[in-house]
Amino acid sequence: MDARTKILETAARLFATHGYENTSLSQVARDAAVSKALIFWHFETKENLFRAVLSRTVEPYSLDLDLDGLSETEQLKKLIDLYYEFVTENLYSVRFFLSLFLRDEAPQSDLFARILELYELYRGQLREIIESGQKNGTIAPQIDAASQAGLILSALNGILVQGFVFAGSTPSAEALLAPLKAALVDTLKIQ
Amino acid sequence: MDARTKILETAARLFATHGYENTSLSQVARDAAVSKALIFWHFETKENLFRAVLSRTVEPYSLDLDLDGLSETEQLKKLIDLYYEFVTENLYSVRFFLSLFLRDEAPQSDLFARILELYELYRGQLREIIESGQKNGTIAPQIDAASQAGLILSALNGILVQGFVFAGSTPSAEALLAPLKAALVDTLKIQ
DNA sequence: GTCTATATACAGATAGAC
DNA sequence: GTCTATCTGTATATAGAC
Repeated sequence: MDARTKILETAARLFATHGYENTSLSQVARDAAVSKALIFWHFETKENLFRAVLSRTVEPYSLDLDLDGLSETEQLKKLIDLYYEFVTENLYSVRFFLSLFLRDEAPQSDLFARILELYELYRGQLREIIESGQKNGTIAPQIDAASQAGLILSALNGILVQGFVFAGSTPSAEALLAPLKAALVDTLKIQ
Repeated sequence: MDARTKILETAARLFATHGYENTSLSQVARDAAVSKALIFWHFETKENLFRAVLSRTVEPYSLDLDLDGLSETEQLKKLIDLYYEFVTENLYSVRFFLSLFLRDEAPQSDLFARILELYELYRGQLREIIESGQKNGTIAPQIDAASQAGLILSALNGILVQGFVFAGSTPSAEALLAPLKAALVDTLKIQ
């Protein structure tokens, strides 16, 4: 692996673990086994390095769906599973981004706009599926699709955050997925 | 106000806004209009100051319930409202504590143990109410009380976190409370 | 209790050899 | 591209006057 990549990977790990301000370039240099000067040669400033790291981190973020042949409630459940998988597969970075948002350290940039956009896209999908089910009579019409989509997503986020914070003590995140589907998806069905 | 208190309040605000590492004692001294040396005279180290700040912050955290004369589902809804009120009233510190947990910056201390304890206490309450309702036949017996309590709490946390991150864009936190109660409490009732 | 002045360490960043 | 040596600022912390 070339030095530039080594720096990026090391910085990604340290930023995600300790945050931006709490990670020194001396530490990145030490862990990556290069000189500090080399970091500046490649990235010019610490902030540029940070942006490069974020860029690489977000790059694989995507949402591609294959919901063919499923009923609306099955589609919703599939989306819930996909979201859960996505977060667990990107645990460190999701956790990191969340902490950036919480501390208002998220720079206003295309990257963060893209993350929010992806999130909105996901919520929009949930909503459309519910509305589609209401049109063809498989989902109760009195439900407010936007609220229900927001609620499902909030519950999912809450489960994941709870997993971040209380690793072990509370019911595990995975164990709450089934009750989530039962309470927030199955109850939508028209019997 | 005496200088010590002034330092504590200033530090509390800065720590909560910028985090521990990102807040310098020079800045605390400047904002509190005292010398840096005075901070050290009162608190000896930066970390001690931090602990003192956390201590003062958590001190008013408590949970006192008055659920007399309410049905089980009404009790659950009341608890949801109380939790929501508690978090919104302590928005900055809750947000701060969450970011500490996310970054593994939470020192293992009585304070953090107390926060987790309070949280467990709340979840235990939800669970007991559900079990009580199952015993007297007002809540469906096939529900797993522990899971349902965890799910309600997760959904609540998710709603609040969503409020932290997306102030404005998504459905407001408050708007999701009613759907939450409808989906996770009212559906428990035996018709 | 509160201050000014200072010690010491380490941060981000640059200069210049190779 | 990569290094060593160094600059400059600022961090935590201390010494000692008042």
